Amino acid sequence: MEEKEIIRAMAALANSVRLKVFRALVVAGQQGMTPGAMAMALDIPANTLSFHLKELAGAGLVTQERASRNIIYRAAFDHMSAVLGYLTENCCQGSACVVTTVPAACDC
Amino acid sequence: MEEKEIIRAMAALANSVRLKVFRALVVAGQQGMTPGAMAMALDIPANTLSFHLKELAGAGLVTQERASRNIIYRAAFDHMSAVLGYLTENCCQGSACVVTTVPAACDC
DNA sequence: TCCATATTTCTATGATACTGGAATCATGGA
DNA sequence: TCCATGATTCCAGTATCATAGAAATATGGA
Repeated sequence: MEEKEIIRAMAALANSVRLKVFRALVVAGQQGMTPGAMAMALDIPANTLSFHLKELAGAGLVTQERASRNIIYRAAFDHMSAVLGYLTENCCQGSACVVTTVPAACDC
Repeated sequence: MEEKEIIRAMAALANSVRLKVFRALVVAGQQGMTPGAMAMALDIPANTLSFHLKELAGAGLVTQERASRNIIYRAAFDHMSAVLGYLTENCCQGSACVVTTVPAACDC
């Protein structure tokens, strides 16, 4: 995993709209959500939401799949997990840490 | 943990200099590093580094302690852990996830 | 007290990002 | 084909952030 990728992911989550959207998708899980549903639930203008979804997708934090007239967005748990792992890599000069494992991968 | 705090932490890590600094502090562990050592190791002008350290400290990601003429910076593992946990809270509509635990707290 | 070193603050400039109105594109049904 | 709905792109104004030179502040030793 490269630094640029990590920065992209962090920057993506460093915004109120995107953080809310991402968390909503995390909660939604495998089922995902459409932009329409998100715009409704979070009270965000459609174009603004679209801008942020593009940002999240570019960062690899969400995936999209067309389903007829709708597009379903889902949180990309595996990518998220890889990003978080990067932050504590080689922790404490390689000594055994209390918690060394990487978190939050989800297969639901 | 509030949204503002998370955003602050994410924004702090969404920068090349700060990400490098934070990772260096993660590797350094309990021992920490001084700005001088970081400036040297990462080849960053002292004032620029100071600006970014302030940002990281404001985000709660690093702590500082004066030791004579130097100031020792350390990664704030507990805060980091809390931030990461927020991202996957209430994951997948509360169903049991493959990995539900929160990561990367370190007691070294 | 005076000096050297470590670190931070001040400041200006340039770059990048957020927002939402209007227009556009895509899909499926009548 | 035509229309309605879902979603994205275009655009412009505004705000926020990154960088580094120069100056200022702390600390400890001579």
